[in-house]
Amino acid sequence: MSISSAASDAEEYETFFRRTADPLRGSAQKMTCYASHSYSDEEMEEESADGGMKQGRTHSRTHHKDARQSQRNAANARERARMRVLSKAFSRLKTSLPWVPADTKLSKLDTLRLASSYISHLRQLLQDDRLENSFAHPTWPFMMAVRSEDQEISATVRLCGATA
DNA sequence: TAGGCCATCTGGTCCT
DNA sequence: AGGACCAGATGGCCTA
Repeated sequence: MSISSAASDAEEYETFFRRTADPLRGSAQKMTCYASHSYSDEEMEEESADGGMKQGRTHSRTHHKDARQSQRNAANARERARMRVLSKAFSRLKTSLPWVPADTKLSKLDTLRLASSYISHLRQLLQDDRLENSFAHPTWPFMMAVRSEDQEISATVRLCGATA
């Protein structure tokens, strides 16, 4: 997971949201009963209690109701998009874990835990490496830029070998 | 069938 | 005011 991939997540979110400007179009397979009653019981009661109200006021009320409903739907669509980005980020994080086969079923919590321990492991490797080489290294994140790709790969291979 | 996980909805809070 | 973020609630799916 890199800065650039994080940026692409944000982009993805932008494009997705533009695509789903129509709040109901974005809803995936999990549309539940919620959408049909987004008003509280009190509001419903209030709505039915004043049946003798003049037509104009009733009309403006229903208009207000519609406005709120569509605002809610839009918010729901944004939330879905946001969570989708989050899920994609999780699966990307999962694929960046070297000892996890692509088809492994891993929960978000597991992914987080494994990533955390992987980071600890890499940190340990870097620390050992620094002890071996007496010359000065710039500190992180600059250190990552100057490390050769070979070194990173060999570290990954060592890690895979150790844990597989 | 219970429990874990996930996607979604929703209302509240914070930020721009 | 509107959007982003968050946490709680809920229902569906899957597996032991």
